[in-house]
Amino acid sequence: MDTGSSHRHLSRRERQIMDILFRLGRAPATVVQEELPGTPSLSTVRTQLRILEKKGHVRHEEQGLRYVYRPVATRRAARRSALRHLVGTFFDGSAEQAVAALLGGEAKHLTEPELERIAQFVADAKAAQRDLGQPVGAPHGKEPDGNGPGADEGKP
Amino acid sequence: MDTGSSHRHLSRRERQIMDILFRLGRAPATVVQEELPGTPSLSTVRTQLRILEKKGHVRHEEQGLRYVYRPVATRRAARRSALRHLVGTFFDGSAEQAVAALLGGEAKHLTEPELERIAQFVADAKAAQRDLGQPVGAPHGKEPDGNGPGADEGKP
DNA sequence: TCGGTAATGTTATTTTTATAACATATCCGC
DNA sequence: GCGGATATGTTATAAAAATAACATTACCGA
Repeated sequence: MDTGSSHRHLSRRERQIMDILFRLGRAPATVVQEELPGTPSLSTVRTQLRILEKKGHVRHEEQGLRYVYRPVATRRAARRSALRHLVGTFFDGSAEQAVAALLGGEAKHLTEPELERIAQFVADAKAAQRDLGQPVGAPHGKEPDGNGPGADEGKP
Repeated sequence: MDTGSSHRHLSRRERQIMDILFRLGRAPATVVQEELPGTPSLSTVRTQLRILEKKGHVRHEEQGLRYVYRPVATRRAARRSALRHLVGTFFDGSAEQAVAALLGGEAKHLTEPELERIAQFVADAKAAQRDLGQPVGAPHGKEPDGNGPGADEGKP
């Protein structure tokens, strides 16, 4: 049941930091500091980032003088794991229930065009369901993929 | 941005325990112990439960001799908070993207009848969108609600 | 009722986490 | 090149969390 590398094993602060990095894609210590609740000192944040790096959860790249940190795991993988855990914990393992909750506005209300696109997703999923194994290609415009808002996977 | 009582402030073990309780609805310390990774002693688990209770996150009811613990927050509220956080962290705040990921099988593959019902949800949501403010009543059969798998809210 | 069993309550200890001071190095403008 | 600003590296300390031993209480059956 455990994906192995999940957030569940991280400490409180570590998770908070990882969440920030997954949200932003990548960030220097100063930004992480700003985003963290409780106003920890920069020194503190840097220490934690270094520990996270030693543990293999983040890595840094030197951008000019400063370090910019990013998660090691892809956003997609982390998302997948988080989604599974959430569905398992709060929706009895039922993705359907989770979708229903989202559509019901439990996270944020959906606009009409969004609903329109989702209807298309459903149609696609049905199609994929029918001819099992036959990939659907890319029938809809916007794959919810990528590795973060501004987070390029490779090097720029 | 912070709902206030979220899991984000809990320690690692505390979160693990809360997750178990949200998943199961309610459980005695022995069960929580079994579900926890790392085989902590029963004494340890009970101590943590008592701390969680003191902090107001869980409460217990005496069932005959033993204590059965359950979360104080409703499953719905916790779910909502978790969903928001997840969407914010991994989907750029877009519920649409989250739905797409679920439909795409990132959590678990959906069956055809499930997809059928979801299509209905979408239709309902669209309807609700059109006449804003006008509640849709309960057009579809299965509200993803309740307070847990076997967790009755009141007494059995 | 006496003793064993199965709870819970209390308290202590170890380990981990969170925090930050202090030292060192690098760039940049003057 | 010098001084300040801005980084990073190292190491220490305080606080919190995780763990569990030990004590106590309540039930239950022989």
